[in-house]
Amino acid sequence: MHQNEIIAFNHELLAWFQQNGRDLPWRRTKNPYYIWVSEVMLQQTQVDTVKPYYDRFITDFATPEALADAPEQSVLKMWEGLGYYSRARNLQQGVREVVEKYDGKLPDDKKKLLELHGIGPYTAGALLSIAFGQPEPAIDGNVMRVMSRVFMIDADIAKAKSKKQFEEVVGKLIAEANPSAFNQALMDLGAMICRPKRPDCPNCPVRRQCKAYSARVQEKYPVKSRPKKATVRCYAIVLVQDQLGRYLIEQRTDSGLLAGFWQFPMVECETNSDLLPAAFRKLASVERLDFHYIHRFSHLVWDLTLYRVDQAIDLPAGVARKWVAVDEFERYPFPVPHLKVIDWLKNLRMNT
DNA sequence: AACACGGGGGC
DNA sequence: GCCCCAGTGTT
Repeated sequence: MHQNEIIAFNHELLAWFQQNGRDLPWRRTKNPYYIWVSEVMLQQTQVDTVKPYYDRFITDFATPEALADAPEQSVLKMWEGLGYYSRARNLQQGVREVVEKYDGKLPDDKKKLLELHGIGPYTAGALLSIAFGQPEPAIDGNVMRVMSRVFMIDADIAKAKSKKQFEEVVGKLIAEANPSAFNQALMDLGAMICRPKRPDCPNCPVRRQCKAYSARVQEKYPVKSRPKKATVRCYAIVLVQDQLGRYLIEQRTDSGLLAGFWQFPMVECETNSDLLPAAFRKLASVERLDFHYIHRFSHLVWDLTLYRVDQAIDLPAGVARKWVAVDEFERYPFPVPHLKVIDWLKNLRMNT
């Protein structure tokens, strides 16, 4: 792209953004900590999903010190349902580092930002441009899609090494005068116009600079290889009550999938089998309940069936467990599939 | 470089 | 159903 085209691209993009850019809660603040929170929540998560979480989060954890001092469980509870919970743990760890090392003030230095836990190339670029006005690219899937079309870049955006190409082109394009608006304009363009399917090219402010549009091949971009298929795991979810009517729940380990979350005990079953789980076979009373739920993670599928048993079955040792009343579930972070179980239980109670 | 890591929404 | 999404940490 020639210099005059670069200037035109910037001009058209920023003019469009001024007219059509979204009014988002985290665009109404200059507080780098709030912008940081929003950027972490927005990783792999869409704007409309994030909004209510963001509002609650900055209300309850209004300062870096407040988040640093909070129990991890309360942070996970706040993040409950948003997914990718390591983001929440990493954010809190990063914030604790900022409180320790930088007196609670986010550094405006790329190297220092990248040293913080939970801040990678994207978030560092977003913070440097949006919070600190520095001309740094912030390359995400959105920006890669836009640039793959504008420049007809054939690199597979699913591959890590492809990002370098996109950094280079954005680095040449980025508006030195207003990098914050530039990066956010690209994000809005990607979300509103340059969508994955059926991009709205006739309304695109930079269609005249877009190679794919000129060649009418915009739907061929971006090039992205398919991820491998998710594996399926079958579980029995165990409902067991004590004499006070409380339910047994357990805490997942502090690493791996849904680390630190609470759940009803889960026993893995044979896949594609109607056989009762082996752990249940010697019990006097086992009732299969009218609750079956398929939960899809990106890399894994849970096939869940709910059972009520009359006594605690043999469960693995070394796991934290508690008897908890239905009214007290809200104190604990649960993964969504187990929130569905809680909903089911509450409906059951209402109808009986 | 590949993999692990959640959940919701669009069509 | 399948694909998408404002990525980072670990190995």
